[in-house]
Amino acid sequence: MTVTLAQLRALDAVARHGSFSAAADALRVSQPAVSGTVKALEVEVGGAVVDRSSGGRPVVLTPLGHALLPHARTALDALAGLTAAAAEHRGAPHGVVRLAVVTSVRAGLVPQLLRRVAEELPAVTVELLEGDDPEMPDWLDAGLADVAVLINPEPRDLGPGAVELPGDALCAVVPAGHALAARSSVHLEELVADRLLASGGGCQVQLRELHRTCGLPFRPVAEVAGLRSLLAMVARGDGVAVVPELAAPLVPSGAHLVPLVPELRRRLVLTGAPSGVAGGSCREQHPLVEPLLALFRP
Amino acid sequence: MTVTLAQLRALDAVARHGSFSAAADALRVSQPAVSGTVKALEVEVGGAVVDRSSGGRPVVLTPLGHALLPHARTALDALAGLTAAAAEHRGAPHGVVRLAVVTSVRAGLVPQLLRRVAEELPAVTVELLEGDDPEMPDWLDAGLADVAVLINPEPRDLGPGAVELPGDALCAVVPAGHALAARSSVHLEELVADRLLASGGGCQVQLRELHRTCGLPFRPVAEVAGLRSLLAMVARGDGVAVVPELAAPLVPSGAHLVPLVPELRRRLVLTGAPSGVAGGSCREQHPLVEPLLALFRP
DNA sequence: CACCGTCATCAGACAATCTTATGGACTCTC
DNA sequence: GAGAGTCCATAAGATTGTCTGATGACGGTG
Repeated sequence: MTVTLAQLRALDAVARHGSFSAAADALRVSQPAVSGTVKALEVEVGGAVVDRSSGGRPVVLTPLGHALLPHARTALDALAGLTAAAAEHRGAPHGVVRLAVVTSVRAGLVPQLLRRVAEELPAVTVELLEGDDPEMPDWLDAGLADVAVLINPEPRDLGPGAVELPGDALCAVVPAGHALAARSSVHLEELVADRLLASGGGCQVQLRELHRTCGLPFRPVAEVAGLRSLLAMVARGDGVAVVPELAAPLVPSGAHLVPLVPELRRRLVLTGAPSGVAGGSCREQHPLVEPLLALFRP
Repeated sequence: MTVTLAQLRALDAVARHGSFSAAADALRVSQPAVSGTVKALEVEVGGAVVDRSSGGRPVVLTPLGHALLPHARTALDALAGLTAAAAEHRGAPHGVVRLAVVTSVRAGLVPQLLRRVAEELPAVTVELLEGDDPEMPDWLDAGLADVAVLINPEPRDLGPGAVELPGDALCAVVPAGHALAARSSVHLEELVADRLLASGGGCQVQLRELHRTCGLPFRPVAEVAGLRSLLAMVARGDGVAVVPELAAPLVPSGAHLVPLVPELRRRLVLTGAPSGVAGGSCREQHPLVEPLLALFRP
């Protein structure tokens, strides 16, 4: 009958994620729904919009799809602008806020956070910054980010009204065929017998600490920078590793996540920049920080 | 849940037409549908968008509504752009074509024409020009319009592939309380006994001709320029008149349309500019004219 | 004072869409 | 080269949402 918003969103999502399944996941609907919606759009415009015969994974848009995409995005942007204008008009918080997180939080927690923000603060746009844990407080201090999710933070790094988020635990990650893959839990001791790959990120210090308390030597065969690379190596059978529970969405098929004992939990705290004098200047807190924190306050 | 295209269209239509009923009519849905849709939008944005307590007829947008309207229009325009791009991509006709018509045709015929064009040629935008019948051929010749609906046209004014549209008949129009108002038909003879107001437009010549063939004197008490003014005068009780059947949508409450005998039909012909040398230059026919004519060819 | 036009509300019916479950096609791995 | 896994398409069922038609309340008008 006519082009619908759902069709526009589907087109955008498929173009953005390169697959129907991923698009469905992003849109929080089932894959057949995306299939049907895209098909409806193609009937509507009288031609194929995505090329399914791409062989390789990333589905690619047809020339027609590429011609249509900018229009679709314009419409969707206008819609977002409308809701933002509405929120602004009724005095609701609005604007852009920069959120700094580490990779694992980005993968396992941020999607839920963003969904919540989109629902409750529709006029707020969150800009994501991904970095390493140690530099988060510096980003806040320097004003490079407005809020951050800190891991096991020092009290002096917390801003006013900081919110404790549900913490996560460290997990073992082993190749799919590994003897430990089917286990419901793995003791650290069983892990050190294998080729242990150490992450270069923030959880290495915790892992080292865990070894010490267990009286085990911390002897990784390699140190890998980047959670994704680490997981890829495990999936390839290069060894085993310990990663945060939140990294679950990043684990490729070929690797399995197994709870680790003794359990070591990480505290996750959502906070703005610490108040007070910073570098000689007393900055104002970003106006969106408090509404954002309030959203996740228990 | 989220803002809908229907809501955007409703907002635009209400803003454009100044009433829920008119908007419903323009959108081809029932009035309660518009009511509900606008209400849904107001729930969505968290505030009223139209001011119902305006007392006077034209419903007015609230400040919130005015803030939202441009976004809504942007989204709708983008959508139109998308369908146009799609049509263009598959080689369908697209672009802008200027259509010249007289007031009555504009009111009684053009809406259907536009609806048909929007359905069949979604990438074609029709620009409307309203004028008097005698000047139509000149507009075509001068290139001020690309197509026109001519009334009882001379053969030399017709372009290639001109299409005969269903003609319309002249009708009497009388005040609501008039003795003839309830009649199923009125003879011209009964009309001349009353205060006859003559339109200044194209149908005056036909009316004069009709009088001659009936052997009746043509003695209007006034000559009114503009179909709308003429109808308003009749509604006010200033007299009776003869207008084309197509003017029906323009008849205000307070006046009634009654078929006239003897019936005098007008031929309506949709045509582009006559081909051949015009003013020394041999113009190309506008590329959209033929697709447009083809749409209405029997 | 009565009438007309406008918008809101209501109950019922229809239509559209989503979800779960399943099949076919392809690629990557062993 | 065979198997496994992934991806997209299809089918049937259920749910949700929206539209229509009728009716009521309000204000303006002759």
